[in-house]
Amino acid sequence: MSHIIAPVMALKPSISSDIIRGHIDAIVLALLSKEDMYGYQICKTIYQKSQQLYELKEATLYSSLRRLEAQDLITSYWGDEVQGSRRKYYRITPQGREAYEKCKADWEFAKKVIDMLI
Amino acid sequence: MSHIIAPVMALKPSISSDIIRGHIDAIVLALLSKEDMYGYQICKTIYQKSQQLYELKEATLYSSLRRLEAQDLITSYWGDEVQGSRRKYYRITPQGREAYEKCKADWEFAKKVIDMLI
DNA sequence: CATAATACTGTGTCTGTCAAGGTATATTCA
DNA sequence: TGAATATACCTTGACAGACACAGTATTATG
Repeated sequence: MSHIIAPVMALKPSISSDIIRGHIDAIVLALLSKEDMYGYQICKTIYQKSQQLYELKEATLYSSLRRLEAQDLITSYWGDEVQGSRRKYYRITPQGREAYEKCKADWEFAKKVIDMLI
Repeated sequence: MSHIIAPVMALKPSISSDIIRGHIDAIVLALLSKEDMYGYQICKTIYQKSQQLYELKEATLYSSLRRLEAQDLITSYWGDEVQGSRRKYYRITPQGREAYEKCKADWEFAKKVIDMLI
């Protein structure tokens, strides 16, 4: 993870760990607010929904899920797969929905302020 | 520094360390691209320009300045104050200007992607 | 003359991201 | 058949940025 500002050579914009930081939980809550999902599925869905522009790393997702569950913003349960790998599903809680609304408001706010300054 | 999602009670949006992270250098470069400035002035200017919505902490600013100088994106020189506290001025370099353009592009890119996902 | 504002700096802590590694099952295809 | 790939989960440890806290020195204010 390099925090050094990329050299000018690299013209293609990118999403650094530092820029995405603080948005992972909101992104996960956003998906779970639509339907229950399992971890691997969350990663793949984010990749698709971002039009292949952003790939959430598995380690990052699982640490986010652990954090959200500890805060009671999501709960989890094992799926009943008869074949294939077992799947652990996550469901958003009512508090999770409220936190998600707060995250969205914070994002709109941050966008406004950063746009003022950049 | 709490990374816990704020309780719903706190309705007022806020800019967390994690959301601002990765934008500090860009904000500093933005100011210096207009004119040379000294540290304390940078802090105060950001506070004003953000309409009192964001206050850059001094420790954060100085670590950013050290980082930017180490990357040759800015240079510094002592002002010639005959009275008052000494002031250390910072000036953006040509590489700094290019890096700033990259930062802006990255920000526009990140905004787009996060909006897709949140 | 105490307090606040200006102006700079250093040290140490905290936290989220993620690289790297691991396990196990299912599918593909040469 | 068996090697490779995709699916699906998990852990550990390192790293770097933000910033709380502490400290120094000067000037203005009431």
